[in-house]
Amino acid sequence: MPRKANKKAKVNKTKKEKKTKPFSRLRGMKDVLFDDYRYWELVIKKANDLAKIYSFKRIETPILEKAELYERSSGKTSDIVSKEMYVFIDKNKERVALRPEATPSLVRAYIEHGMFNLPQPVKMFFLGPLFRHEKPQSGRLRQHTQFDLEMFGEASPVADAQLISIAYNFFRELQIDVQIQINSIGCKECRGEYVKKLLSFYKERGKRSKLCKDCKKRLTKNPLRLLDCKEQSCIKVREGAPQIVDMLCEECRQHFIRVLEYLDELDVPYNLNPFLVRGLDYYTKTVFEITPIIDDEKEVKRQISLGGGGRYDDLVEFMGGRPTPACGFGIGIERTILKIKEKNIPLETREKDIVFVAQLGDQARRKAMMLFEELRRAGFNVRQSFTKDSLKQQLEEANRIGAKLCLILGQKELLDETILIRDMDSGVQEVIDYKKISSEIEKRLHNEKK
RNA sequence: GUGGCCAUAGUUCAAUGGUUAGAACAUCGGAUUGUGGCUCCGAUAAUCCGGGUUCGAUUCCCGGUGGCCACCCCA
Repeated sequence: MPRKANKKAKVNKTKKEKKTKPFSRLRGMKDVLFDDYRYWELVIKKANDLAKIYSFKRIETPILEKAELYERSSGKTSDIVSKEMYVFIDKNKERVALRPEATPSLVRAYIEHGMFNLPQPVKMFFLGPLFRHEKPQSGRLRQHTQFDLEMFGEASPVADAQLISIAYNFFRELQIDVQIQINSIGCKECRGEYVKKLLSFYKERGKRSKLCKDCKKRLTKNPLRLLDCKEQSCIKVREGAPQIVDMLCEECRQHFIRVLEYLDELDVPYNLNPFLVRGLDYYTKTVFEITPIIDDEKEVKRQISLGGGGRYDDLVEFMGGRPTPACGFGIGIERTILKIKEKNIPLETREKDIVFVAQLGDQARRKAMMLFEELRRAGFNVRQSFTKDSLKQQLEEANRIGAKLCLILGQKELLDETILIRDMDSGVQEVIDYKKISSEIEKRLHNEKK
């Protein structure tokens, strides 16, 4: 009986308070709000500048592609494709995917637009969102943004080294300390030899039983990935395993050595990591990852990578193009911003020389709106809030945005053909001739700079 | 995908099995109808969702959702 009464009360309550439920974002998706966007501008500017200097041209490709594109290029067994890709059937019953990485689309574009007819190498710059259905945490989103550079039609180790050096400079110039992890996984031929040897190593007595579940699968599906398993028991088994750098064919060995030599000369610090193999099928020869250098030793283990890439000499042909050597890398914008925030690197200070135009009364407002346009065209950094009626609110706004000067136009000034000019720092204001506005502003801004 | 911790105004944080869930910052209004910053006064604004235990749940329990962290993997 009392319970019933309670339920009734509850129903009434919910009826009374029933509001439309506010919508919320999808999990793992982030809005970039005003303050955050200042970091984006900083990072994107750096990306743009570097790309331009090194002659990479921007390209944009659709976010939606055939699912098969990624299955073929990145490999059906790769984690990105098998576990994380957003795949669905569209209205034409086509299997489509939200792009989980940039390279396959860029390879597709290179082939589809016959870019082998352009002067080689073709250097591309990509900046856009990628989608992976991961379990989100900080630095891991379901939609993230990558800055990608890819170079097609260049087999020289100079290309590898240059890309790595660009990536390195990107971070260094944003004042983020990073380290390059680098390895070579050889070409079809020498990797084939190596995998055979690796497998025979793992077939030695009792080793298989010590491996984790995933590694047992890797034995048949993707043996190279045995090398970078983080499972303790697997790491133990791995000791004494043959290393691929020792088994590279002459061409691959020379290539790798030269990449390292160039890096030495460019003063790019790197760390040879024989266990770095990366999770995508298409890599050949050079592979690398960029990780932050962390002061706190306890944290060393959980360093997330800020970027990665490598060479993929067989992919263009494999995807139906002419044989074309290529290499590239991607950098995570959100993770980069996270690092910048961690380091408390100060952002650029407030805008300079803001002139605020304030008005009182409708007549004055009309004239002020015209004045605003004139000043804007004359190149002044003007601001306004013409929707506000009270002068108090307008000055408040001027103060908030850090205006240097405020022009005040009211009925009185309208009749006298004058205007008030107020210095926002000192609070001193003067009546000046309306016709002399420009020169008076100029004078005051100029004085300030001295 | 697996495991751990968590969920209160816009934000950061309080409090409580029982009258009205409290503060700071932010926002809006006023003190000041033609003058911002400082001050004072006031207002708006929250217990994630669903179920259970209970006379009574925001508090305890279960489930969901979301967040953080670790792992897997990656940017």
